[in-house]
Amino acid sequence: MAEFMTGLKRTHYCSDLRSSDIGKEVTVCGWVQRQRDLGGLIFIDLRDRTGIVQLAFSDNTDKAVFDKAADCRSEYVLCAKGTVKERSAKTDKIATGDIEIDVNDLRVLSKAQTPPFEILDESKTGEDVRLKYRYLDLRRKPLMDNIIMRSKIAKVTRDYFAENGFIEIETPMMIKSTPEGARDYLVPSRIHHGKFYALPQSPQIYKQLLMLSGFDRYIQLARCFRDEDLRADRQPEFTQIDMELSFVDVDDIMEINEGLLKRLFKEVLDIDLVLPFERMTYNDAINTYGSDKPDIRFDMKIQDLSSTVKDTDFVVFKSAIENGGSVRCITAKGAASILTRKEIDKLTEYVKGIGAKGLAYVRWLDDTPNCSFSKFLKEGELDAILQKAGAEKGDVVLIVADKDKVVLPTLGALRLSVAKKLDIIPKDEYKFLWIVDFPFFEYDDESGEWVAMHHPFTMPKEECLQYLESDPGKVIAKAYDLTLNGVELSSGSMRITDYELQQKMFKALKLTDEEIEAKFGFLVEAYKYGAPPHGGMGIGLDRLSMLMCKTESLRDVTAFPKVQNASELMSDCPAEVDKDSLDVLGIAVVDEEK
RNA sequence: GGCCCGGUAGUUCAGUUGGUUAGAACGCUAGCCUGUCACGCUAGAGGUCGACGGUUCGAACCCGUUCCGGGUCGCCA
Repeated sequence: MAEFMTGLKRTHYCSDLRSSDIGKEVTVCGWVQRQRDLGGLIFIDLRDRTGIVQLAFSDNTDKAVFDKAADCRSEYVLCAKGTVKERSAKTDKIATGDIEIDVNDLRVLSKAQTPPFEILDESKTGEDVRLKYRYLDLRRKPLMDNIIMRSKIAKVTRDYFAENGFIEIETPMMIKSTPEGARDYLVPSRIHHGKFYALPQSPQIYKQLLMLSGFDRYIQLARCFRDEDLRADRQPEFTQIDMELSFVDVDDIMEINEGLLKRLFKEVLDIDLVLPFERMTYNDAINTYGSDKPDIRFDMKIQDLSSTVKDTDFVVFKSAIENGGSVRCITAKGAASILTRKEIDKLTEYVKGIGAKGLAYVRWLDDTPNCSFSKFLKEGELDAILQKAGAEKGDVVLIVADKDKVVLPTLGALRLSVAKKLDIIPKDEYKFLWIVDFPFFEYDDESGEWVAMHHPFTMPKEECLQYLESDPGKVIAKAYDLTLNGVELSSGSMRITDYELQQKMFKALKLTDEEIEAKFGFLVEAYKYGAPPHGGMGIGLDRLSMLMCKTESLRDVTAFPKVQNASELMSDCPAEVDKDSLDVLGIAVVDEEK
C-alpha cells in the first residue's frame, strides 16, 4: 500500500541543494534513480526534473525508515525529509555531489515495476521501445531538458512579441479544406453528412483576415497539420511561431524576426548572434549550393565547368551542354585519401538514386590525377578542368553533367553527403541565412504550365508586374525563407492586398472563376473592404528547438511524437473506431484491396 | 509508392559451413556486505530467435510472404 505525503511538503527540488544548505531540514520528492545497499548503509539517488540528490541511511536512521529504504527499487516515487549534511566522500559527477540528505522520514508514495529499459542519460535502447513507453523515456534528463528548453523558447517568444506590440490570437483548428499544397487532415462533420472540416496546414488565411480587421501585429504559437510522409525533421503535426504585420515591407518583417532570434539565442543559449543575418537570392543559392536552404557553415561551392569543356569530345559532357544543360562540379579539398574508389562508387550509386545518370570524378591522390573519363579528353582538357575547379593535389573533383534541374540538386545533395563523410561541418556554429527573391512561378514539366511556388496571395515585386502574362519566369515574389545550418526554419511573404492584382494572379495561375469562388471566395471578398499592406512568416518552433537543442530529430524535442508511418507507438494511434461512431457520421470504410 | 538498413532474454548485442542443452554484459530476484555513487561478492530466474509458409534427416541461420522500426527518394504550394 502506497503511503501519503501527509504532514510533509516539498521544500526543494533535488538538484537545488548545495553546501550552503548544510544543516537545513529539507523535504524532497522524486524517483529512485538507483539504490545502493551496502548492508549497514544505504544510499538512494533521488531524481526529479532538476537532477539528483543522494539520500543516506545508516545506523543513526530510524529502523523503520531504514527498512523502507532497503526495500526501495528503481523508479519508486519517494518523499524524503531529512537534514542536509556534508558528504564524507564527495563527487563532482553531480551538482549536489558535496552534500547528501540524512533522512529521518521516508514515504514510499508509489512502488514501480521494473521499467522495460533503464532510465539512463545515454540510453542504448532502441527508439521504438522508448517511444512505446514515452512517459518513461521523458524521465531521461537529455530528453526532459530538451522539452524544458522548448518551453523556454516559447516563453521568450511570447515575451518578445508582447513587448513589441503583438497580439496573440487563436485561429480555428477546424477549417475549410483548401486543396492546395499538402494534403489536409480531415475531420468529418456529424451535423453535415458528407462534409468535412480540415485541420489547418497553417493559419495563413485567418491571419491575413486579422490584418484586414486591423489587429496590425498578430502572433500565435500555432499548431499546424500536414498529411504527408514523415522525415526526421517533419512531423504531421507541428508548431509555428506564426506572425503577421501590417503597414510594413519585407525588411521590417525580417528585422523583427531577427530581433526575436537574437533574443532567443541570448536568453536560452547565451549566444550572441550578429545582426543582420546574411541574405542570398534564390538563384544564387541554387547555382552556388544546389539548394534553396544551403548549409553555409562550410564552403565547397558548385563550380560551372560548362565553358571549360564546351569543345570536349566526351559525349556525356557534350550532350548535356547541347541539350541546354550544364557540366558542374564540387571540389572536396583534401578528400583524396578518404574518398577512395569504393567510396566514390557509393556516391555514384547515391546520385543515381536521386536522379543523376552518373558521376564523373577526378581523384588527385598522387602525382597524377586519377580521372574517370581521361580517355575521352584531349590534351590539356584535364588541366583546364582542374584549374577551373580550383583543385590541387589531395583533392577530389566530383562532376555531374545533365540538365540544370538535375545537376544542381544532385551536386547540392552530394555536397552535404561528402561534407558529412569528411566531417568538415562545424557543429557549434549557427549560420542563419535569408533566401530572398524567390521566383513567383515554377514551370511544371508534367503539365507544361506555370504554377505558383508559394501560395497565390504572395505579392510579386512591383517592377515584375509587367511580365505577369508575357514572361512568368521573370516574375520575382516578395517571398523569403529563413534557413539555419541547412534547415528551412521559416517561409514568409508580403501578401497581395489589391483586388485587381489578385484577380490577375489567379488568372496567371489558370484558375477559373468558379475555382476561385469555391476555394477563396470569402477571402477575395474580404480584400474588397480595405486592406492594409501586410506580410508575415512562421518560424517552425519544432525545428528551431531541434537546432537549439543540437539534435537531429524532431522526436527529440516533441513530447509525444509520431513515427514514420504517422502513428504513435504509445497509444497505438490512429485506431479504428466502432461502427456506431462511423454510422453517426455516415462514413463507411472500404476495404483497401483493389 | 520506390530503394536501403535492422528485428535473437527486460535492454544492448554475439551466435562458426544449417548440426548436442541458443550465449555474454547490463538489468531483475535472493543472500552477504558501514561510505557507496556504474558499489562489491555469491547464487538464481529469465528465450514463440518478429510472424507465417517452404527447402532439409535437421533452420536463429537458406528461400518466399508478411508485420514492425529507422533512413532516404517521390511528396511536403
